[in-house]
Amino acid sequence: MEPERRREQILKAASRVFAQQGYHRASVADIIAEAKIARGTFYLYFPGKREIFSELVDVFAVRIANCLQRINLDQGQPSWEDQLRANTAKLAALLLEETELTTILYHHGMGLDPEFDAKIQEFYSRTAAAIEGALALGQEMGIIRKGPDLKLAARNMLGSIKEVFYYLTRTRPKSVSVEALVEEMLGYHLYGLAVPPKSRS
Amino acid sequence: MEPERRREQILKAASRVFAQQGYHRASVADIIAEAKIARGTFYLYFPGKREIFSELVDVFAVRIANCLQRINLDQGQPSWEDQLRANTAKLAALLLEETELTTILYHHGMGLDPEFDAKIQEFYSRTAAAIEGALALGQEMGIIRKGPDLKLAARNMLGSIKEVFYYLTRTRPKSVSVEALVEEMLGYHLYGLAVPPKSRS
Amino acid sequence: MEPERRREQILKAASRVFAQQGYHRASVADIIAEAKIARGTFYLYFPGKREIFSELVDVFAVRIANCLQRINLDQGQPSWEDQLRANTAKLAALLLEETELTTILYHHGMGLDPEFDAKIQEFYSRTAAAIEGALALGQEMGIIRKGPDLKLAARNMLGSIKEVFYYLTRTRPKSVSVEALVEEMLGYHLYGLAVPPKSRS
Amino acid sequence: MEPERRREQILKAASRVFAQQGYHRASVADIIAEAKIARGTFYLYFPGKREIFSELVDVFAVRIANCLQRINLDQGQPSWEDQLRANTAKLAALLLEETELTTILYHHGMGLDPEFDAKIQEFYSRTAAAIEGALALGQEMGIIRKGPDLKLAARNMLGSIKEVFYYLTRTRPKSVSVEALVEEMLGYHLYGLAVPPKSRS
DNA sequence: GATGAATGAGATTTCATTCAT
DNA sequence: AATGAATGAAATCTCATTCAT
Repeated sequence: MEPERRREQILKAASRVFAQQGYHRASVADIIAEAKIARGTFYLYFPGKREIFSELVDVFAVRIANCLQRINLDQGQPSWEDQLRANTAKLAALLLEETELTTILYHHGMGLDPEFDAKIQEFYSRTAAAIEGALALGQEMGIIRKGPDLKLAARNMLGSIKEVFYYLTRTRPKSVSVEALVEEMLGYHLYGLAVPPKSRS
Repeated sequence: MEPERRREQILKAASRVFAQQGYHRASVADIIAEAKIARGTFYLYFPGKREIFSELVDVFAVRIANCLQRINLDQGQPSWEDQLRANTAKLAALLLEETELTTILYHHGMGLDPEFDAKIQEFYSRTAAAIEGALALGQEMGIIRKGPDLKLAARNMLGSIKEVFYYLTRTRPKSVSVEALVEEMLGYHLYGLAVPPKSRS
Repeated sequence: MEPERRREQILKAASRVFAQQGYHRASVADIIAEAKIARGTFYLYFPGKREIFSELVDVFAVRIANCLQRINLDQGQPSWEDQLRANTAKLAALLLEETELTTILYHHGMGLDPEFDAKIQEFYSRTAAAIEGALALGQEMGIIRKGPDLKLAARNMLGSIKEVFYYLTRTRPKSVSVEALVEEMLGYHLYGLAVPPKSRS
Repeated sequence: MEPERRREQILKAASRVFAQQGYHRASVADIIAEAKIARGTFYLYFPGKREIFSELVDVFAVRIANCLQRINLDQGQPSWEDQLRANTAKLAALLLEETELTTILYHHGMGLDPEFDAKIQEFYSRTAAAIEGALALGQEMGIIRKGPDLKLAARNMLGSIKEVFYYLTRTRPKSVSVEALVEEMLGYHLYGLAVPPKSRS
């Protein structure tokens, strides 16, 4: 088999194994069994278990980051809301598509070694910072309230997203349309759960 | 030393070690070094590494569950909002106090073996269900909007809480008052981030 | 068993195994089989195969170096010849006693990794330098000829010693008395093989 | 490429690699990289790593043996001394020319497997026996002293030669003339290092 | 003739747990 | 109650060799 495809095959097998068992419970033996290759073949393509795991996570982190385009308020660009909606939709589509990788990143992504943990923390920190930046822009636009601590708000939003998509990934409701999900999420974070004050009276 | 206190000493040491290194990186050698006991002594008090970890998590899970009292709408009880506020405050106080256990539960709590993972999932599912129940009551009271999918809303809230407290645990801003934090969280989840419609016009 | 004795036991077993099979052919499995201990026990006492080998060689190198006392021409000391004879006798006694270590050092001591090889080369270089120094003193005393290149002479002598003792170690002629051997060696290096010119005529 | 030259190319590459790294540290990967051939090609020309190493050593051993012509006392032949000198000169020229092979034979030649080790021992034993034979002839001629044990003397000489040429190979003093070296060596072994008795008085 | 992807036996090392003292 | 030396199953990784193309 051509190296390129063999590499992909092994990565895919590893993705399945790690998603199911987590990093520590998974052994290289499991991966090569899943990929139906010999032990040595694995080490022909990857330096070791840690590295193939790291590659899966790194590549996926980049794909996620690519979903989250920096919001641009220049003229001729879509509105702040539409850009936010587009980002959310792309992210949702990716996470729901790649359920294995979502599981790996959210669930099994830590506890390897200090450097790797730091890398993941760093990824989430950058994501939180991006969210915070977007919210600050929203404040400038008069769309986002001035009250909330934006650092905390960004973590709130990040945590919600992590939990919700991990939850959806586990309970696989095939029926969920990405569009409806996006509206649900945006509605939650923008308007909260309370009945709006004006409607109450 | 009396058995009871020795047990506590070992649990505390294990808590420190697991919080710092995570389940897999932590070794029994680390725990006994931290507790300053001999190897055999450890096994006099606990059946093994898995079990002491499990005990730490289980006990903490119960303490968390105890923070979250079922909301009671009977006459003579505090209002729905006050009960929600009280629950949140108790939870916040606990999680900020027990930073090691918070780290362990949130960060290192998975990847041991299928049963243990299932137990943790179960804990979060029960917590999400409790939140969902509280929200349903809020809907009955006319406080919570009818629109949102409450299962998803509960997960949103759960994810936020996990992420925010883990974040606070790592970045330890001593200055944060529990009261302010509770208001921030409730404000986020009840009212969202958007400028309220009435204020916009 | 007390750690001290267990350590000695493992060192002795390793010495036998390395002498018989050489570093590369010997496996840790061989050593633990010889020592009749479990796999883990080995690693309780030594960091690994390389390190136990290194310790055997290092300790033996020190014992050898201790045989070769710097020659001292101060008054009241034995004569140059007697000091040389004493050094040679001590060395011969050690090498014939420790046949396993002699085999290891001479025969299997190289090819591990660059640093280890360098260490052994260094040991031999220091030994050659010591011999050279002794010969230079002999020249001052008028005992050693002025003609020969002393660096080369030292290597000649070093090579002879290595080969002869390795040879004796393999062919174990129990009958060889150390005294006779020392005289034979000194005779060789001091007077050579040729019939002395004066006797020829 | 014609098979014959390809074979030589691989042998030369292997010689460089083995000389530098020794048998065990050198991998087939190193050899094919040095020879710039594919992995499979190597196995078209040689049965394996052991065998190519063996061939290098065997061929070199024959070349060495060819330097050491049996000393012939028949009439019309050069004198015993001249034959000895000629043998030594040929050997010195060869060893100084083929520094890689000298290194391999002396330094990395053992520890493969029992048969190979035995073969090398055998080679040295035959060489020692040849030296012993030459010395015995020298005794008959009245040139060599009667005292020394000739077996030991042969080993002394053999060890000297091994060490000196290995030493010269490592420290590559380009200036050394073969002639001077031969005289130095013969002088050492025939006359030793001591000031001759007649000169002392 | 040449290639290089694939193989798998075998080596090292770790660490949770046991048990004699 | 406490100790800590001993255990061995299980995991990772290497590399000489094979073989389909």
